Amino acid sequence: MNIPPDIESFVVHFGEMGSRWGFNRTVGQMFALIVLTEEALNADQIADALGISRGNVSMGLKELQSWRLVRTQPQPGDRKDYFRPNGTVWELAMQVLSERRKREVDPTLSVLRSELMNSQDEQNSYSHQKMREIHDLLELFIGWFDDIHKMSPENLKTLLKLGSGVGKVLDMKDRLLTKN
Amino acid sequence: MNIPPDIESFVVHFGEMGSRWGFNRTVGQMFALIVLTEEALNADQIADALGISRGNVSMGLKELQSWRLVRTQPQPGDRKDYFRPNGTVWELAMQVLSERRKREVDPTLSVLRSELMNSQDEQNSYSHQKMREIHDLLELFIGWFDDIHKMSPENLKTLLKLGSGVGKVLDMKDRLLTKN
DNA sequence: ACCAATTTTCAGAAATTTCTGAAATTATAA
DNA sequence: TTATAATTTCAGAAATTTCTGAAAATTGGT
Repeated sequence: MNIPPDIESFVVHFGEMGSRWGFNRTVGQMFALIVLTEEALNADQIADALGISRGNVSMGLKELQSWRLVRTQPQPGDRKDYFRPNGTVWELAMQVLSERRKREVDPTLSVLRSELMNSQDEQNSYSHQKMREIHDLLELFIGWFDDIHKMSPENLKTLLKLGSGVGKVLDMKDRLLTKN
Repeated sequence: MNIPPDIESFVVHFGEMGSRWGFNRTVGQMFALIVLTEEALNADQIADALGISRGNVSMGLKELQSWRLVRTQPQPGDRKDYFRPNGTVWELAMQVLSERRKREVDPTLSVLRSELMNSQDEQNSYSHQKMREIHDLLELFIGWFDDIHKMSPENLKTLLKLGSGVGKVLDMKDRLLTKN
């Protein structure tokens, strides 16, 4: 490995974290390296920095592109592909969240939907009831997430800072409206 | 495998999903089975239903208990351990989220904190700046999550249904307050 | 069209994770 | 205390995932 020392520990850590975030160790390291490096990097530079094979880098970059987390940036006078993060840290985080939603939640929802369809008989069975509860919870979550996802980073940050304080604002709204 | 046919496809699916949710196939199947079954189940019943070894069930139950997703329920006249979901579907979902936060976010935040501490020199380097951005984003998220987590299911459901509509409510509050 | 540079692919090797089942441990009851 | 029932442990086997590197495919320039 030949990572700049000031980012080494984070790059290594993010690799270890990798599997928990939905990709493998080297993909995690590659992502961290690209995000923390100001200059666009080509595949050979990445392979050298992380001490992994050229083939592995190629596969990893394909993976990161399928997540829309990196993009290529042409460098004048060089025909190699150079890679950059595909957006700000905020945008990357949102991108990870929606990609994970797509991979972790959507398939389950789709199984539940068809399961709840093909079983008119057992409408009232305990298991049917529980599957409906899970289904409704996932739908609620997805609706919320899609909605939230459209907001500007600024508004979203405000909302996050507010947290459960939103409850108080809702109360206040009611009080003000009934007064008028 | 010897799963009741009306839940088989979901149990199998949740097993396949397992790794994406932070546990392995059999742990995922065990969890789905326990949640969808009305009666408390003992380890032998689980092993038989899923067609896996007794030892594997023991390890899986330990894992599910470490996530606080299942608990034992003593059955009168039987000294085996019987297992039930540790709460409602809603509570289980919240539990999964906070456990994943603990495993996926907290370690990264802690690495970032110490990284940002031990480098007064490079305060202005690009990588330092990016690490701070990531750090601040994670802190914001965690603060929000902790806050949200305290809310009652009822209020939280309302909030989720509202989605980005909260923005409008905030605007309305401002307008009402300045009018008065 | 040809050549050289670059990227991708993929079969097999290496590493990691999961699973089994028999032995060890722990708990309960007589 | 002893016998029996139940659970846990863990070494090695099996399954799965990740990685390498050489060959194949693609790209771009002349």
